[in-house]
Amino acid sequence: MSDIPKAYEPQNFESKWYQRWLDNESFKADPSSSKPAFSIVIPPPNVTGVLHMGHVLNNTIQDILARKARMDGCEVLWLPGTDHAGIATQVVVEKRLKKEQGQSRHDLGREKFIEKVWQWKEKHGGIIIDQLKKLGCSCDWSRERFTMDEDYSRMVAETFVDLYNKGLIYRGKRMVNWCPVSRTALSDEEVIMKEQRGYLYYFKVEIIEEPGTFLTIATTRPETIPGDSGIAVNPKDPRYAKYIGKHVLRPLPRELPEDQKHIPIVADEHVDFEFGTGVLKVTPAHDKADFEIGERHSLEVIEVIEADGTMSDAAGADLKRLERFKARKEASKLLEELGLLVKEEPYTNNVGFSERADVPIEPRLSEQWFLKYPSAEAAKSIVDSGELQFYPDRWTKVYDHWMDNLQDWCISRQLWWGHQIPVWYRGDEVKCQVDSPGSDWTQDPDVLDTWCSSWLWPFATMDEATFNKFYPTNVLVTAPEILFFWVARMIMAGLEYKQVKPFETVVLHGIVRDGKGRKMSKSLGNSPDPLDLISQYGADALRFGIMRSTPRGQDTLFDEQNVELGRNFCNKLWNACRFRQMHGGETEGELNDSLLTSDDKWILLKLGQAIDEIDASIKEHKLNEATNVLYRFFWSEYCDWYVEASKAILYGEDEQQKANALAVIDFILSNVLRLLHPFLPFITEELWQGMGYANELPKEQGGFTIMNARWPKAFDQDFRDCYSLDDCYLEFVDAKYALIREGRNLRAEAGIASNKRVRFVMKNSREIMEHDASVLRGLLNAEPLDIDPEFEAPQGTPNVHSELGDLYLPLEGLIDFEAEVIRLTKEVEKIEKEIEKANAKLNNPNFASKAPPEVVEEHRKRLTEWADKLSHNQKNLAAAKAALS
RNA sequence: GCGCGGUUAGCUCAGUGGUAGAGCACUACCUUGACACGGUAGGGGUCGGAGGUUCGAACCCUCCACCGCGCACCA
Repeated sequence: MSDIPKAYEPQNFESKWYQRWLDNESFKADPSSSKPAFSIVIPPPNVTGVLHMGHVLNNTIQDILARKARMDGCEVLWLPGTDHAGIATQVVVEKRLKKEQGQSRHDLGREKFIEKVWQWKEKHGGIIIDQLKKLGCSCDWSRERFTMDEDYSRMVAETFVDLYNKGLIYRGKRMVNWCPVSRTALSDEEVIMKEQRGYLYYFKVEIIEEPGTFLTIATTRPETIPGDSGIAVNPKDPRYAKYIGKHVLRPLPRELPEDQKHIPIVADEHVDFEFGTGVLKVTPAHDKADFEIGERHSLEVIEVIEADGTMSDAAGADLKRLERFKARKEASKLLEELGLLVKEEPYTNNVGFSERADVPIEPRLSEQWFLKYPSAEAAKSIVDSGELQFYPDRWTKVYDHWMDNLQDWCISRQLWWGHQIPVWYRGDEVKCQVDSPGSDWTQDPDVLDTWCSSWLWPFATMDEATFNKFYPTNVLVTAPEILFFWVARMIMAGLEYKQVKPFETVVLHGIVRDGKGRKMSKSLGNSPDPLDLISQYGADALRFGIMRSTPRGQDTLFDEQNVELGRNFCNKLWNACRFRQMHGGETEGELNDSLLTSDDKWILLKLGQAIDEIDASIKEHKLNEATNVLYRFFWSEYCDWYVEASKAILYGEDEQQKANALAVIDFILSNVLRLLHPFLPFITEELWQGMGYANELPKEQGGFTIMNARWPKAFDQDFRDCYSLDDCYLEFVDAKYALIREGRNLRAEAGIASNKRVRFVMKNSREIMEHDASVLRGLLNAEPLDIDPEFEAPQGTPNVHSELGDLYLPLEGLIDFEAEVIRLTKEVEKIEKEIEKANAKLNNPNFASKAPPEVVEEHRKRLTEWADKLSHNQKNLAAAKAALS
């Protein structure tokens, strides 16, 4: 392995291993397996989408869970696929059509247009799938599904028919959220409220029955005045109660004969008399609340805004054909001309925007299909009872709130790309069935909301055998953004159609934001291309970086430095393995308990602790915590301390000891590689194979790929007994390393370069074994290191006091006493502060009487330790001062 | 308006009652036989504010401020 590159170069092996996993169907799930099942369905990305950082986070989490489950011995299904994304995809293709051929979809016709979309899908739909492969995702690609697949589509239609027959689907003319750009209805969830700066227009209207008496009305939408069919006041409002039943003259359209512009003043509780003037204009055709008022008082519905957001003929000659916002300005001008405009006041209000098109939605009366949610009660209680668990748990509350306020779901969309509604018409006859009743029947032109197909995803993607083995899935990993859109609806669909929850747990992770906390978006240009990052740093580095910086359930502030950190980690791992290889010898020799050094036991114990912590973190879905433990164990504990300490043996003479040290190293590394594999699939496979750890294992337990290697087990008592892994070794070695740190500090304070060998003397208070002495010698870069319990140091010799004894740095006349005095003074001050703190507590009689005895004892112990240190340092300080004078 | 998160070192974040932590960044030294994508040592925090509970609060309670998000909404 000596001619392998010094630095980690992931491009040399990532695609190689991925291809090998594919060739050997390592990701393929076998429904007939006797192993316990573990399954995940991917949140299907938009078929025309490209990979962004959010996908990286989402899919890395899923891959970690899938790979971990394989190593736990599960039969794993990670089912991939894509979503047809109705509006988004249709818009993309429409734009392209316009650009390339100057045509609209209407020019082409429905059939031809849909053909175009399919062509687009065939050409671009695979992009994101390939990108997921680059990331290392271990999906069962043989089961890749698309929401417009034939069998999937059939199930969508069958579901519609079933819900229709159950009376849960109905058609009705209702106020819906209308997107004038996409020209389709939207569900409430697709509307985003945004603050908008505008004006509150105050205008007056004359009361017909009392000429000369005017009422002033405040509105943000003067352009809808031609659509007003009433004026509402609160019946309890003393200012206006007397006018109820009378009429006012609606000022617009101007040209309409006056008698056609008389509209009634009605009494309605909805009116808030605190707001504006307490007089409300009622536009039943263009406002949800107004529509309801209109229904209560049988007001006329006058449509003044068309589907495309322009004003209709009914808006009058002045406004018709004007775009709605131009019409607003125009209307205010007209009011002014009529002498009716009282004032315009700047005003900020919330306006619903279309999520996709990012334009204000228009409340609009139209004929749509609605769904009353099925199994809603059960869906709520299954989460409340904890039978279906959200991580983090706080989302349960958000879910509950939504479930408690369910509104019927508007499921029809005036689009062409999607599942066409399986309802057929012939004259007045209506039939709801999957297949056409005959050639003289015409199908409803609308398609279903995309979510009305993807809510079936967890089971509609599975054939019978797959379903029997893998449903319900174990975990769904997604972002809280689609908790209502998708998660809640899947729960309802699963319960309604399979009588079983679709997943055991839902992991809700945050959004990936840029360094300034902004959401990453194409328009801001603040989203790095994950593929660039992969080619620059490697997929493993990207995965590790993003996982390490993602707190559970909180947003991730993405910084490329995190990826660099991942790359550096991989490089460290790479070189740690190179180091092992350089020393040759037998791979994974037997551990010999009689030869284990204190350092060996220490690192084994630390490994055991790390395994426990990692298992616990993964169980709680705190993957960043698991990543941090791996980082700490491998880098700080293994590389910084154990490997450095083991050099005392590896560069020594004792061949038996050497072989044993290598066995320990192999033991640790083979565990580390397995623990890291779910996070870093590529480099761990490369090293697993390269180090020869695969060699003697059965094929299905890591012999062929680390993917199937056994996940490291927490150490049991037998293991600990077998190698005498007593916790006292942790304490001893910790003390040894603490001493080394202090000794190095002495060197640094004395200005001795770390590569310069220098004499240390250890005046030991405990027995120091030859091995421990050589570790001290090595890590202190001491030459020589004298061990002498009787050592009498010349006055003022810098030294540190430790559990194992005192360590002197005799400088033979070169001591900088002035620096020593400064160092020791600082040290003494620090210690005095600590003693003060401990004393303050212990001297408080309440502390002694009320605190638990072990805490009091602990403080006493602490105090003696500090006092011991203090006297030692004071002695040294006095000596240094004496030498100075 | 209601609800949920957050506020700890320059930055990103751990830390649920008992000695304030990590990584990055920073400073100094070091190309020593795995790794400069590295090593060693070091500096740096009145834990958002104010009260309260407690022997003891970053942690528990109350109120407030600011940031983010969700829901609702008065035209």
